Amino acid sequence: MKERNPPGSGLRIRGEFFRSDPVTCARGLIGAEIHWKGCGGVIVETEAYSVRDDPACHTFSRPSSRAFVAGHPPGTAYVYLNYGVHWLLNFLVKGGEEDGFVLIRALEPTRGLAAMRRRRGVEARKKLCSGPGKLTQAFGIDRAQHGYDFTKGDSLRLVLGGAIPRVATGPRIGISKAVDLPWRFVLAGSDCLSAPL
DNA sequence: GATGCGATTCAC
DNA sequence: TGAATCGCATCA
Repeated sequence: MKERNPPGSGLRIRGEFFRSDPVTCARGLIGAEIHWKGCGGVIVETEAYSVRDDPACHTFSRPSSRAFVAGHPPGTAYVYLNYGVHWLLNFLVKGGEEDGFVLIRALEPTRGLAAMRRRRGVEARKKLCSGPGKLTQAFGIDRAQHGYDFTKGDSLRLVLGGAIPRVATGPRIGISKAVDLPWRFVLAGSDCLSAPL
């Protein structure tokens, strides 16, 4: 495989990036890279969750989630346990037109494949990070990262020099409320998605 | 495609 | 104390 985009390359994503609104951030993160614990991956699937008028957002029914929004800067990781089994990674969006979260749903692995395979217990590259619970397991992300400000490090980067990612949009999946909002974003043609769009 | 798994938060 | 929950792996 061709070596590309080592850690530290590309444009660092700063806090201002997360000071707009969840939909803008979710779309804008497609094609960006996450580097963490020696592993790297291109974000190929995200979902937006809005504090305002979005029953599927944690803040809608969870006071602790609203307190988290109030008490942390934009770009902070919001990590929670789903179904008692899987850690899910979100980034806090606040201070702009609309507050909310971006859920990272799938990555295309680029670095640290051996460590990912070790943590995941599977070999196929396409299956290492093709789901929100899979990617946190592959990257070793859990409650220890809840509240960590990812814009303070080199972990989030926009890749320069490549083709502008073609982003497709569809309804969010895995939820029971507000299912009609087209707030799921994917890198068109990626074979590492959690499900077809 | 159906089913078992099982932590955390919040409401009752 | 109980209900609900923003998946995944393992079956068939």
